[in-house]
Amino acid sequence: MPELPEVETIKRVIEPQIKGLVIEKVTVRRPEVVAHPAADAFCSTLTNQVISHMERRGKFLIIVLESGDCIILHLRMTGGLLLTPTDDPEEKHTHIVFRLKNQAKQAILQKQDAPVAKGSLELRFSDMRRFGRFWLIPKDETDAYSGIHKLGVEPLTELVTAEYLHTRLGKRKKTIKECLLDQGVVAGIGNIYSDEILFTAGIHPARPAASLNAKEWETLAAVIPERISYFIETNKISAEDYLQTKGRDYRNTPFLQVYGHAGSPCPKCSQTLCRMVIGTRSSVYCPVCQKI
DNA sequence: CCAACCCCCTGAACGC
DNA sequence: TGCGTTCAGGGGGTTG
Repeated sequence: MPELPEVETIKRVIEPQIKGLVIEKVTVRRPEVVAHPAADAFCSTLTNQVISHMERRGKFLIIVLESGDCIILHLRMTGGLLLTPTDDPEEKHTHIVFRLKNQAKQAILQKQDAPVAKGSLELRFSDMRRFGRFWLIPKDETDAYSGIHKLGVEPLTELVTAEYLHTRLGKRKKTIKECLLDQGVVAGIGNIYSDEILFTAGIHPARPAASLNAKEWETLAAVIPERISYFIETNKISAEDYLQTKGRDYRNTPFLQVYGHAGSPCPKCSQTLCRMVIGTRSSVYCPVCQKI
């Protein structure tokens, strides 16, 4: 399901709620979801560790522990994270459950003689298609497993420049659309946002990357961060709404201009939007605004 | 290096 | 109604 804007949204919803919490217990129902190390080592190493903060790199999420150990996860197509009260019924296809407790808060409440803190929380990973993966990388150990080390530049940094794009892609015979999906060049762009970016840039998705001119590389370098941050903004959701919709419905598809709109009028020129398959991926574009 | 296939898995939508 | 096919926003691998 998620591309960079969705992963960032999940991070922004979950991170403030789990900071400082203690992992009381980890349950892995589908061992294959833990890519490294073995599931039992994954569980035992994480037990009693304190969550420091979260990070995002491309479409990866990283839960950093106070020990320096890192939980890395990739949601792939249908993975989702939900922070819920332990008593809430579980989502279907829940494969990993982290039971969390707020040690500090409970200690303070006890000192103040306040009512006992309510039941513990769980961070649950559900994934219908089971493509999502977890890695646990101990502090000081090199992560040669998850693939994060192969990622290209982050789209929201000044590293996305016309010069960078031209250097990395200027000689590729592949289509520009396939190049945008290459996580080793710019990290985090998936099928939806590559279509949206190319529409905004006015570049046909099937153009060979090598055919783009200097002005078009400039346009792309500007449009990539602009579109990505725009969609992060439109995906904004409160923690309450996120939980209520089970972490599923936060994506603001109404803001998409071309993806999913083949056959509808182009928002710029009203010409009918076309669909074509590029590198096995469905692609939507405007035949007038995006000339081949 | 590349293209062209294969795999992973479930469920929704569609055609007959 | 049922059954088969195709497709879905993510990756990785092998072969020639």
